[in-house]
Amino acid sequence: MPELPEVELARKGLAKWLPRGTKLRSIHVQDARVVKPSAKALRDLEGAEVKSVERRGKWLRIVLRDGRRLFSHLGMTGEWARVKSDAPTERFERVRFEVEKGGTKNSVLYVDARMFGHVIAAKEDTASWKKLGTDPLVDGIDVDALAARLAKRKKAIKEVLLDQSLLAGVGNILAIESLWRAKVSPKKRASTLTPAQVKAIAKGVMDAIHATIAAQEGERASYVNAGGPNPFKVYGRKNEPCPRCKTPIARIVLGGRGTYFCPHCQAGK
DNA sequence: CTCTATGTTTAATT
DNA sequence: GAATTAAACATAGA
Repeated sequence: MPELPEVELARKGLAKWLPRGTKLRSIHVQDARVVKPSAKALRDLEGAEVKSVERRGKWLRIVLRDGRRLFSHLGMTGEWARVKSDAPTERFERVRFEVEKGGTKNSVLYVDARMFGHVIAAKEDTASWKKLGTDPLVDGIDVDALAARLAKRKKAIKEVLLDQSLLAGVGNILAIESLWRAKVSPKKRASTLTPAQVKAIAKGVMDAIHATIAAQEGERASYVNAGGPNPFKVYGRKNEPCPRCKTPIARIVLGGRGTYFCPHCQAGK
């Protein structure tokens, strides 16, 4: 469930389940492949107390009272869940934290089918965390700064938007939706964008984020291909009419990823 | 069986 | 050396 809006939803859940002062009583690693640097290093956090739960881009950071940290990246299919402490192991459960606050016990699970995600124990901020660029929700987007950085990039704007050191948290769907909102072709070279287009893209990113968060009403995140209706404007809508001009939506591959856009509204290159 | 999938890193090629 | 591209990771569902 992994772009900025979904990770933000995960942060809200964890913040509620792990309020300041929550103790990590025991940690059970079901599959060590998602744990770094090792299962033992993660278990060493047993007994620690939660101080805060934060998000930057697609990364989650749980800061503990003693200064140590727990990082989480959801990869493609990761999610966090809370269950009763005696609940049976779930199908794709990879790590289980038995937690306690004020005498109340619960289990907080990291669940991940494809296991592209990670749960990391660290003493300080990781390189991945420190490299992250501006987070649209945490920091807001400075249009002039964004324009200055895009001016140096020759690649297609859609590929550049996926660079986490630029705008942290923008993934394949957000990039696609933002460019449609901005009426900019995903193939357009970043350095050739006009100031007005950069401004439109910044607004498109913010609007797309808020639109997805607004669609999250319920507890479960919006998996496009997981039964529910597709909440997006053009993502996953090949050959469907563009919501603005009715031209059939096209699908191309950019940077190895499926890219949807309206050949009419987002004309040019 | 084939194709695609909300991500990131790394090896190979240009 | 820089930039671009493909592959790899592991699994599910259409």
